[in-house]
Amino acid sequence: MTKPLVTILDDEPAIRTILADALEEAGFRTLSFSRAAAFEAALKTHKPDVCLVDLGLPDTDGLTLVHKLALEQGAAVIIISGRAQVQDRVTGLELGADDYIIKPFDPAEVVARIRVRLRTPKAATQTGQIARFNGWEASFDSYTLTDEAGQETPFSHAEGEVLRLFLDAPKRLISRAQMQESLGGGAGDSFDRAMDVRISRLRTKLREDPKNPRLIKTIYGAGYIFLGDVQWT
Amino acid sequence: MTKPLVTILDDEPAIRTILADALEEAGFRTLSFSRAAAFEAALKTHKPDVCLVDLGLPDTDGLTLVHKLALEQGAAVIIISGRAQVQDRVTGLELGADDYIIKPFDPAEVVARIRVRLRTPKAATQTGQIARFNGWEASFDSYTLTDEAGQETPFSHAEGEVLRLFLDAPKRLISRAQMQESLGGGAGDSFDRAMDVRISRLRTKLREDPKNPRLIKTIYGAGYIFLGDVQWT
DNA sequence: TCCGCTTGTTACAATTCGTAAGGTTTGGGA
DNA sequence: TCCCAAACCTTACGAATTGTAACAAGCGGA
Repeated sequence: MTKPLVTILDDEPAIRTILADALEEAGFRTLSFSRAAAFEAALKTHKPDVCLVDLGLPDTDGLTLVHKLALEQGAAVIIISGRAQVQDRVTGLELGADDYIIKPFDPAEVVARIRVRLRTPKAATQTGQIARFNGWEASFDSYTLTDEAGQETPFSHAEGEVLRLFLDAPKRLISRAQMQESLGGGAGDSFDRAMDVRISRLRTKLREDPKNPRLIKTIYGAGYIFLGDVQWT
Repeated sequence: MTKPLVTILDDEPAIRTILADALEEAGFRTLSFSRAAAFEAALKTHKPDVCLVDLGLPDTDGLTLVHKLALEQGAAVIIISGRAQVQDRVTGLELGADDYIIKPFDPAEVVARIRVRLRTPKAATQTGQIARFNGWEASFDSYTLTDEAGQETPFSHAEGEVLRLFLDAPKRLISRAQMQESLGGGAGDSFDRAMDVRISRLRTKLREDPKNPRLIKTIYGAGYIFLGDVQWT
């Protein structure tokens, strides 16, 4: 279904939580950061559709960051700031921001303004979403996996949901509970089995050795870890 | 390079003056109106780049006007309103406005926000009547598809509706619901089949391999994705 | 009126994906 | 070490979704 990806950059944990909850509720995928350094590192591997940026971060000048983002990324940039002076807003917008929201904000308005940005072609859900990892190439446009030899294997919507979850959080433990939530399945033992099957099918397409999986590793009693070196382009 | 044209629609003369002065100072051409009727009449002869619209006009429902403007797609629409409720803003943005500025406003910010809109021009898709994609050429003048060898295949109105929908949103998921809405079909299981058939016929004309479609891809449970690299001329 | 084209409808084939059932692995305890 | 229960994997099956061929209704032109 290709949900749009929105990044949140703010040093206040409470604000990150509020935004992330509201955005996921509204049907977006989110990635949260408290520091510009971590955010910029993540941009090397992810390609967001919209970036929410707080000015006044401790480890960088927000405006410089905004300017850089606007120039380099295809993403729309929305500033969320406590600085309410008109002059701040004008320079923020001039430096390349697509919108400027003042704290305190209402999450519903943030969602609405993000949707507006996604409507216009600039950030309209980035096409050509391709992730590369360990010789594989996964295209979420054509729903195909391509191996090093160029051989294509289509993957289904359900498999894609799982794959995307992994590709968005490589080398991190993903608990079954998290997975259930992201995949929108009702809780219960029966959906547990359904997830197993999804993962099993995905493993088959990735040609994993059942005895010795290299990419999707099971952590008994805890969840899964995806071990690929992921790069989104 | 001519100056961008901005229209101002507000029933308070003082506001019109302030805005017009600030905008012309900033290098825009402006047209001011106090009534929606006059504004809509002017649209027949002028093609503004940005429209500033006040809600709460005496002779029309502002939101309806905004919606109509947004659909006709030429210009960016910015609402300027005294109604400060979050809900007002959200519905305004949802109905198609590109920005929402609350009175009282600072003219400098209005100018900045207009400039942002001009930076990312809206797609002017409706002018092009010929689309090229992956060796094909689709003409909506003559309702024909032409392949690389120059061989023509006519397509019908119903097929054209589907094709246009795809060509306007390439590489994006189009849900069945969206499609039904755009194609004006009543909901219901029977129309669902009708849509399948339309798409099936279009696929035949595009010589898609049923086992492995390259252009119109089905996402089970979600909708369709058109994978061509589209260029309108 | 007849003919051909378009388009919706019906019926059935094909695909996807959750569910059930049985097998395998894991890790702790005897 | 062996045993066992819980956790996890895989296969097969069936309900839901989607594809397509065949038919019928509607329309316009000769």
